[in-house]
Amino acid sequence: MTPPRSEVPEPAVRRLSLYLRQLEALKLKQVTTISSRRLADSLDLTDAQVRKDLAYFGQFGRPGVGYEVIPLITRLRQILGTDRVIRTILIGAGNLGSALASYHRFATKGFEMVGVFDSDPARNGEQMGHLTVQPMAQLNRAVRDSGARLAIMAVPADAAQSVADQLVKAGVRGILNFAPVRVTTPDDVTVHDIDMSAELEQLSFRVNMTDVSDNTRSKAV
Amino acid sequence: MTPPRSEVPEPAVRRLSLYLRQLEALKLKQVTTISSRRLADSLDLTDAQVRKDLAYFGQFGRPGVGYEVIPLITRLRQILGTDRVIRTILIGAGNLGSALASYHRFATKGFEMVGVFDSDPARNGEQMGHLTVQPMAQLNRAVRDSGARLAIMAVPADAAQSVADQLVKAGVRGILNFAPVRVTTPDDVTVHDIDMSAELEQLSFRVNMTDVSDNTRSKAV
DNA sequence: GGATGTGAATGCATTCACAGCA
DNA sequence: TGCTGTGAATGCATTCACATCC
Repeated sequence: MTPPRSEVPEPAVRRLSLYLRQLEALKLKQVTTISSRRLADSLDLTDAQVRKDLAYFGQFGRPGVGYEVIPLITRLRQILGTDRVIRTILIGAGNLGSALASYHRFATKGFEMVGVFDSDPARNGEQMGHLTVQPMAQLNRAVRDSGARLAIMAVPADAAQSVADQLVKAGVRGILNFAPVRVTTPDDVTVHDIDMSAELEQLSFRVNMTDVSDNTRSKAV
Repeated sequence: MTPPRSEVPEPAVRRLSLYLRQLEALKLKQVTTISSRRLADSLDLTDAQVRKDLAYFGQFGRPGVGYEVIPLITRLRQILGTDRVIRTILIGAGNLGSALASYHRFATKGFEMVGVFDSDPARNGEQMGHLTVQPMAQLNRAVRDSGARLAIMAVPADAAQSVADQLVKAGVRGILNFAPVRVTTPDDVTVHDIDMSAELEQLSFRVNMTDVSDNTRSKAV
């Protein structure tokens, strides 16, 4: 199932998550049906874009009516693969790691945290949510036993590649990487990077831009 | 200064942060000069892309030689606006918020955290790093006094719009939003979203895709 | 010889605009 | 009439390829 008709643009897939988020909000508000126009407006997109994105995956709108909220949610979850529980492990029990371990939203989105690991022996045994921090040596067995397919890496930059290698060896299929380095993996292991500092830099750039075009800022070196 | 010649593609600006990160690593390794080719290879990009991205902002390479690491770092920081300290406040002192408050890398990138705020009175007064959690009522004055131009929002989805409104009123120019909702702001206030669950969903999608094309997975509904 | 900077060509993603259906 | 689904047109970003310079 979930046969993307031809090739799906990557930005379209990214927007699927947005649609799903919005639809879940609509469901809570008891809205049963939504048009591409109104869905688009609420997300600052165009109606054509919404329709095209969804159409990559099939036809689930009704002309003259729109999209039914609940069936569309179901379908989007199927497409994203979150209609089943996705077991996920976390590497790195530092500040960020422990925040992520208790980020409840992951669970509501279909991700179940099944293990936390840290190379620092001082942290082994520590309790994090309902989980106990384990040493890296346990990684292989834990991944196999739990069937975890995704991992979140919240480790220092200089540890990231080595951790990624271990994750690959353990059989993980996707890595959400918070470390500010690119890691190399085989083609069948997907990595997504979240670089929080880089995001702040982008903001800084934009803020400067608007300042400059406003002529608000004098021309310093 | 920093006059982007004509219009700069947004993806190019995003890559600037990557280049800067890589160049800083090269500087530590005492590398003085780098070609677009080698910089590109280390980031999985093409040499032409690196050259074009940089060329949007001027000509700082030397034909036959490449780019000088240190001057290019300086220039990129100017472009991104992080050559000066950027004062930043944090809203939300929950799990994620406190992890961000102690995320040391922000400081090394030029961002100085100058205040932490939370609407929950129970958290006011709590110590977070070198800062004390303040009530939202202090926001206006704190932003004005500190000159903070950026804010990081680590608040629940249902609080996000209201917090954003307060930030705008206080004079913040850019918001890094971790809450899983779109917030509306005036045109001169930039918002960047980080939706961690959405990133996991993307991973999930990709992992399913590779599984499917491998015919590893049977066709369940 | 080795590398940059950049117009021209290509390749994608978005938007348009409309046929067709409820 | 209202709205979807989708080819065709447009608009951007990436890549090519080469003149230019160290």
